[in-house]
Amino acid sequence: MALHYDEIVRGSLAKQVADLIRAAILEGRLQVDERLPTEEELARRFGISRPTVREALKVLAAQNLIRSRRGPAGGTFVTRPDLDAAARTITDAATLLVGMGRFEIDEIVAARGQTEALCCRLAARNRTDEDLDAMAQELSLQQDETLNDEDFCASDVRFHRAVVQATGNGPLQFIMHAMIESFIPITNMLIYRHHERRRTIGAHQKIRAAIAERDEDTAAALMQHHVEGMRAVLDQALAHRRPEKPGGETI
Amino acid sequence: MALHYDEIVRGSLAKQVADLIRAAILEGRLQVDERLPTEEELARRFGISRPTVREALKVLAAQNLIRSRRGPAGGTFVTRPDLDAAARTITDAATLLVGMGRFEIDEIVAARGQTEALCCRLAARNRTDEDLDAMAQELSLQQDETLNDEDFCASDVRFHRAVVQATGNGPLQFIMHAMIESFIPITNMLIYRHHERRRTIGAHQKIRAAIAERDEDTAAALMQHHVEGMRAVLDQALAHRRPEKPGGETI
DNA sequence: TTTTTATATTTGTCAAACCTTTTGCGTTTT
DNA sequence: AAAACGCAAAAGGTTTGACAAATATAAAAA
Repeated sequence: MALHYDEIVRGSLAKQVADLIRAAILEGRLQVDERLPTEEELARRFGISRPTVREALKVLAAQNLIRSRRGPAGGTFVTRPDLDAAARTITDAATLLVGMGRFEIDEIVAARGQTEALCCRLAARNRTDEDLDAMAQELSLQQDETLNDEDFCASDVRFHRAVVQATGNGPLQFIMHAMIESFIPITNMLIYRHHERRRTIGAHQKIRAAIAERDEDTAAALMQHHVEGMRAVLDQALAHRRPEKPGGETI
Repeated sequence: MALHYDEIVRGSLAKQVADLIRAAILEGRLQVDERLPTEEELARRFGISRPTVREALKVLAAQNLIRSRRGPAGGTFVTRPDLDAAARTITDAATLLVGMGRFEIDEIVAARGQTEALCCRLAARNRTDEDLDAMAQELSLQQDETLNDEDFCASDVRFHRAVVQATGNGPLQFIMHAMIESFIPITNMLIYRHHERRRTIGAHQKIRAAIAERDEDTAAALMQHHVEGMRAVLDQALAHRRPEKPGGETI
């Protein structure tokens, strides 16, 4: 009687149901925007209770696979895969890893320098005038001396995103989203005094100019130098900052 | 009386609670492996019912932020950010987008060609002997003529991952994981007849040799050519394959 | 001392109801 | 006839209270 006792129960009922519905969506048995049965009906069909069904649906909703609305025309619907939502998901995952110190600063800087340099090359090839305008808009914003640090950093992020956007490559934009959104905030935490800003803006301007001229090599070299140039000042800044354990009221 | 009407209610109670706990974890107010109060206690503190608390916890569990165990020493614990779990998350998100046809084949091939070529450069710089061994192991596996298509594809994926691994860069490995795991299955769906296999193996061998010699340029060029060479055969294969709507029993 | 048993604790599940939002229809009013 | 209003039904959102299952710890028995 040496049968396999695994696979008989793969976890909680909610997990099993979530897996079943997820599989149905991924395999196309549930079309986009199709409406699932009501929670009560699902509970009846799976032979479980409604709270358990709801736990399963919450998991799927957290993965951006379904959405729910109330009312007679409401219900649970299969969500069209959304680039922004997916990007947010991976950004959150990456941000968590970075925030918890799973990566070395050197690694992050190197990865950003290399991948963004690559994006510069492709941007120089494929950029449109609109892409250049988007970069120019952030550059003019960054000129504003009265901008506070937070807004300056946000504009910096948008500039780097504009470069990625200019590549015109969806999959690349997708993964670079995680790179930029999750790694830049760490690198931008303490720097940006006034003369730092001037240097950053100068680098951005030269990068944009090279992309405008479709000069791949120059654009890539500039970007890599720009990103990796932040390492020294970053090391110095982080050395001063000992993260004390926050004692705020917890849950 | 022109006040802002947003922010009054940000969503369901479960979502609000999930956001609160998530913020507590991300801000470090809840340490890794720290135990949260029991579900009953959380319900009391937030002034909501236990099923609602459970819905919130399920969302966080789906995001790999917490885990739960039963029993006296059980409870809900903050999960240490896990590279594999995070990689699986972003791979799932990317796979969904690819599977739903949100990206063009050309885009995918171009993105893979460029990024993997970049990885080849870094691999040539930083590879260890263990990395070369890992590639060699897959190569010898791929020589086996009796290997079925599924196993051959799996080995192919592992070879590409070995190249990424050889870069020694954690953040890069993280995002390339999504690239390789989610995009390769699509590209590998219909090809790999015998003479295709020989060509693939030959390319792999040359790539590994170039990485072994620390010849960046050659390795990168070989990889890019290898990946982008699949475009023609892929276009042809996909032209024959009209995805009919599966009529299997739905939920 | 080792093994077994009991017990307390905590998550997992269930059942039945009530609340809130949304929609659509029917009525009333203009 | 058209617009405004109001009501009722449908569906998700929430509550209450209970029971089931797992599991670590302590107690009891061998």
